[in-house]
Amino acid sequence: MTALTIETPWKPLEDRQHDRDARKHAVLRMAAKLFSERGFHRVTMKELAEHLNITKPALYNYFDSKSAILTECFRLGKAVVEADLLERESYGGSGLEKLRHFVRRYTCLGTTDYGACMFRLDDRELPDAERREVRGHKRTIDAKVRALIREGIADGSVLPMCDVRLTAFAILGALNWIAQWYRPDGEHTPEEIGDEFAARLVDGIASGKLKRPR
Amino acid sequence: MTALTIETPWKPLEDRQHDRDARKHAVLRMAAKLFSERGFHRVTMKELAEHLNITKPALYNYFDSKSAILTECFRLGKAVVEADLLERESYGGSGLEKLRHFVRRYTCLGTTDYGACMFRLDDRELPDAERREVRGHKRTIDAKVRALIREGIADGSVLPMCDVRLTAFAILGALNWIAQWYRPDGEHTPEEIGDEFAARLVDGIASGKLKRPR
Amino acid sequence: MTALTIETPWKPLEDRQHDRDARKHAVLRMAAKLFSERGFHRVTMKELAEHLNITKPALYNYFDSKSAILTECFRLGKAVVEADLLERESYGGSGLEKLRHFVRRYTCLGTTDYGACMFRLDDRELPDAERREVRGHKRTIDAKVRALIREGIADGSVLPMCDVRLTAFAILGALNWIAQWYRPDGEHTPEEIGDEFAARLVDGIASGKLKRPR
Amino acid sequence: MTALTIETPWKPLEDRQHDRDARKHAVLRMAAKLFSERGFHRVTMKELAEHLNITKPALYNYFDSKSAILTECFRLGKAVVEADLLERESYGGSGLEKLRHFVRRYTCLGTTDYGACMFRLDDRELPDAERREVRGHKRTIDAKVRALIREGIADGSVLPMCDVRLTAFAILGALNWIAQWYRPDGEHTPEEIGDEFAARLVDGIASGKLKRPR
DNA sequence: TATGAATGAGCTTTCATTCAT
DNA sequence: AATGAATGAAAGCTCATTCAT
Repeated sequence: MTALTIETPWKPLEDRQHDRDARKHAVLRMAAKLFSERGFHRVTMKELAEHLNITKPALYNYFDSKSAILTECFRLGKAVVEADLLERESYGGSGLEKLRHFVRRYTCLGTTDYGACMFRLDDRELPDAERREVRGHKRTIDAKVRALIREGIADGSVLPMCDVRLTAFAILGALNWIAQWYRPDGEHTPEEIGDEFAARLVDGIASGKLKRPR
Repeated sequence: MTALTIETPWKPLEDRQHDRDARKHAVLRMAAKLFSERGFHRVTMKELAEHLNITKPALYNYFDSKSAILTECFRLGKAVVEADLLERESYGGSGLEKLRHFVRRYTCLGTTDYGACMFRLDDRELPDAERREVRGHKRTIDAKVRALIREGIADGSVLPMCDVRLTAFAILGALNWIAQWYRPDGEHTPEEIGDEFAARLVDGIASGKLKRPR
Repeated sequence: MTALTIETPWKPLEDRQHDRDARKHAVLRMAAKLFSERGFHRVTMKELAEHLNITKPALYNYFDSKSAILTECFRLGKAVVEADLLERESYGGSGLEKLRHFVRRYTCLGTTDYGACMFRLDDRELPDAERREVRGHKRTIDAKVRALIREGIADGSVLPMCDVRLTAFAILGALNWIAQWYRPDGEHTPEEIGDEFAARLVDGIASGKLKRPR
Repeated sequence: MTALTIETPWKPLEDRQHDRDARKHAVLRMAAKLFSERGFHRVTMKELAEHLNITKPALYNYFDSKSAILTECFRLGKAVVEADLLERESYGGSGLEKLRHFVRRYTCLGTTDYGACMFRLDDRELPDAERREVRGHKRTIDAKVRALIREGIADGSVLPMCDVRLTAFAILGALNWIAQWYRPDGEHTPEEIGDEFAARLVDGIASGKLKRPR
């Protein structure tokens, strides 16, 4: 800092972009937390703003509407799921093993803010366009789980007599419910919950023909 | 009904009472349906009234407030659960069998209007007093399921290594989720769903030491 | 009551008229009490009806509207005042003595249900026609008090320098206020209050030229 | 203000605060006027807003509720009374003189918007917490007047035979009534009224042992 | 970019009154 | 004469969103 340097109030463009993104994510993190704790429609924009130490209209610099925030939260959760599914795909393994992996990972997701927000999100809160997006994703997840079960039946790792659709619902119901009761200060870590849920929900449909891990 | 009977314009008192009750229940049935389809806070009193072909304030002849309607719906669902739990208690059987019965019955409940309303009800919608009532009931159900699991472990019908609390959450999550996806015109009857869910959620924790039915 | 007498369900016409009047008065008494205790607009027709062990619409057999009940209460209070004023007129006495009498009697009126209702009545509650009636009466009272003061000044019983209008307001203000604080179980009887008020409000303007009673 | 001064578009912070306060007081002034003219419960938020050329919800930027507005009006009137009482306390003088002063000042208060609003305010309009505050203040005034009378009796300036409680009621009744009849365009100034009321209400209980002013 | 202020649309609830019986 | 039911009109209040600055 010499006499020659003059401080300019305008930061370089990329810095500003970075700041903006950082603030956007701060909003999203807080929103995800509040939405999943108190329910989307019970969280007012004022409340959200106050938790962030800004004012209500400032939020509209970053997002077009309240539901846009929710949709964005949802997209972040969704990205994690998709990355996971994709990653596992490349690993190989039987249908049963993939299913077990899915349950473990999905469980952990339900214990994060974005995950909980996604799981607890009632898509009826959203305007048409955004609702379609969310529904589409939910159907994808559904389809994925069913596909894994079918794969397991096909490769003999899963009991053939179980109803694919209902089994998928049972698994997803148990998983989605996690966000309702999980507390970070509870007696189990997310990983422990994942293991137990994998055991409860997946091992019960194992054919037993393939060796079980652990 | 002969020529001698004279029609009186005054309905007997019990008929009037009956009418009133009938109307009250019509309100409750419609409310349960709408609440579970569209979510409590998105259903306005105007909308509910219009579905019943009456005007908004007419609803207040039968109920004190919107949340009182929700609470009453909840109580009707709750009454069914409690009757069931009580009844089964008297039958005897191993913990596992009782649990299986519970899953089957609870599944059917989730496919009724009142049941769906109860399962999907977010108690944060309710004022304090009513919220306490609802929470109390939910805890009772939780406790009941855990008790059945423990009973099964004690009598040897349930695998001893499963975590009671997490297992109960898995079962209740799958059950509560039913109201989210069940459609009366779907491909399974409530009973079929009940059987499949009992198999998926309960048989997986059977010790195998006791004979399984079916 | 012999075998020959047959009870008819229709009472003689005058009896029915009497019954009707009795019921009307029961309504008025209760209304006056409630209106002055809790304020006209805070008393609902339902509440009034319940205090009388009848139903809301039954009230409309006796009165056209809520404000008609209030107006009628007012008329009953007014009748007492007018009878009093008239009666005293015929007795004679100085202006001061008449004024003293007025204060004593008006005080007692403020401790009755109809009186309190009249004193506390806010004529802005009433529809136009009825409001005019009430205002007219209030102006009459005002005028009467002023006339008595003037009479007293004329006959030398009242100090000549006091402002007629303001003195009348002071007296009526103190009197009307009674209904706000008087409780039947309080430490003074209406008569004691009347005497004290007569002393405080009237004796202060006595010229002293005429003998004071007591 | 020279050629060099450049107008800044940003008002200093204190100006903004000032604006807000000014608007708040505009609301209060208008509310006090309307409330005392037409009665609290007959003035709707819509009406108040329209008189101020804003919309209904805009009022909620400044006040939490309708009753909060009334309470605030009351507090402003109350502040004047308390300042007065305190001030006079320090002047000294006999009980009678203090009482005379109180009557004069309180009379003037009744002729202002806030004062009239305070005097005419029926505390039964208010929710519990606020009602308690208002009642507390009213009791304070009562107690003050009684204390002054007692002081006067003690120092010999007031006739000993007058009933303290009833005398206080008479004085306060006359004073509170002022707001019901006073019109700014009437024939007396507030000061004239104050003098007359002091004469009518206070001089009548003077013992005459101490020299009277005027 | 951020804010104070404002708004439109909508909510639940209340209540005097009417009507069919 | 009396009732249960219904209703129109309006109230207070909330909140996402916009706008001028």
